Amino acid sequence: MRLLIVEDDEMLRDGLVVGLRLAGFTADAVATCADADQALVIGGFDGMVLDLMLPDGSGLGVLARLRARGSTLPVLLLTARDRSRDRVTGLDAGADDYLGKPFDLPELAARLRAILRRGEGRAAARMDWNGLSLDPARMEGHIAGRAVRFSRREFTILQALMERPGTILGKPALEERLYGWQEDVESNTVEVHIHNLRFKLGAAFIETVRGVGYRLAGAA
Amino acid sequence: MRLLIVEDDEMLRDGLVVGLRLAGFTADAVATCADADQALVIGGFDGMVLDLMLPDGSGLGVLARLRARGSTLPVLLLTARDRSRDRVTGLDAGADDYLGKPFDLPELAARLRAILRRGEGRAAARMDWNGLSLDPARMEGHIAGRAVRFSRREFTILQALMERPGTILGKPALEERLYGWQEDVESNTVEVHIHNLRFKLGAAFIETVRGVGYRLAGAA
DNA sequence: AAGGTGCCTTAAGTCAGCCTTAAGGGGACA
DNA sequence: TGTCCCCTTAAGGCTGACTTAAGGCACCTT
Repeated sequence: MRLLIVEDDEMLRDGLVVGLRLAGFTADAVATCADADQALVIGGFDGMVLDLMLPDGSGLGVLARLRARGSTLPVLLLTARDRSRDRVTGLDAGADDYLGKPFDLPELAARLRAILRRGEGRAAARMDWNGLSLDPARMEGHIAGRAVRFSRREFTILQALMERPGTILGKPALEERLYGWQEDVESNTVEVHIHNLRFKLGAAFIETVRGVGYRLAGAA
Repeated sequence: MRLLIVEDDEMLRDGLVVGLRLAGFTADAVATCADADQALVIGGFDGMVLDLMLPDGSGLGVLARLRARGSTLPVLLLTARDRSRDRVTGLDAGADDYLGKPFDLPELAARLRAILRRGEGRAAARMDWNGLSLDPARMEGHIAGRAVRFSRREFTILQALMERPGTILGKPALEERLYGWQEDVESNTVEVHIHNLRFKLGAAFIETVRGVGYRLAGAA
């Protein structure tokens, strides 16, 4: 699995290269949009990790040009923490996933494996649990033969839960996933979204672990 | 999540304790290197916030001694604003992150969550003893092919016992694990939780050492 | 440009379950 | 046999979660 890493911060770039190699990938790195474009034209990559803030422009440009050439190469965006707008824009521009900085290397590796699998067409991106089939690309799911649509926040929470069925995710962890790292939400947003998810999926689908967090029910 | 805060400035220390508790942590505080060393030997912490400038030496010494004992405890350094040299030294000495003073409390909390999560991934190990398999991520266990679920307090006590099978833990030690030290519980809470644990796991699983404490049975 | 629509957040009231407290009985060690 | 501990049980309190509703904001429509 050969990856192209596009990141201008030298320390972070080197860290990514080393870390992803340890995780079993082959990683090449460039620091600018221009170099990225050139590397992509030459090709041979199975996926790309793309920073948005680059010295000679936005990574979105690189992504747009790539897609304009008809490529379906799996792309994971690295976004600054407060720029949630960028994430939406990025997904619209054809990214397969995004991750806020700073991030956890194991999580990055896991997500990369996920989108790479998708690229291979080996396994659908679909996640299944307890009769719910989730389609990340369309941000919707099917349960009991009926299509269910989710809002962005709802979907983010549900996806986080479905990535590790049965494991407990605390409210802080879910908030971290919803917002970047340090936007403080002095409220019960997560509770409300959980409530709305239950309304759509059935009350028993998500289980509460009092004082700890939430998890998908049905784990033996 | 129980934190040790090492900070000599009283006002800042109290602020940290209160703020971090509001952020959902359990926080205990000391003011000197000597007290920090002692607290760390006793253990039971999930992370540490460590000031570098302390009345009886540098926090780096505390960190060095901690790592010398083989601990991988997540540590976040508080450094004076422009002492970037300290930061590098600190990271070399085995710190997981650093933050310059003055800092933003929400940011501190976010970074703590980050390094703590990293620590969890490291220690996501399942624990096994006498047929009980304990899964921290799910806060549940399996014994005799049957799933057993625990409340938060029950799980905390059981986990403490299973970290050192056969070792005797006194009631004060267990209470310390449940609450920080400083909060006082004038009661037999631990006894009640032990009782409930025995109900779930079988009476013989946890053994009473009269006048001393509890331990997992089956140890030589 | 104005209005509408949907989503997200905030806030307040209600509810449920865990945790604590307390009190009485039973077992171990001297 | 007496005295501590510890066990057991049950009741109340309190934290945390659920529910509902209203306001704000962005985006889309007209």
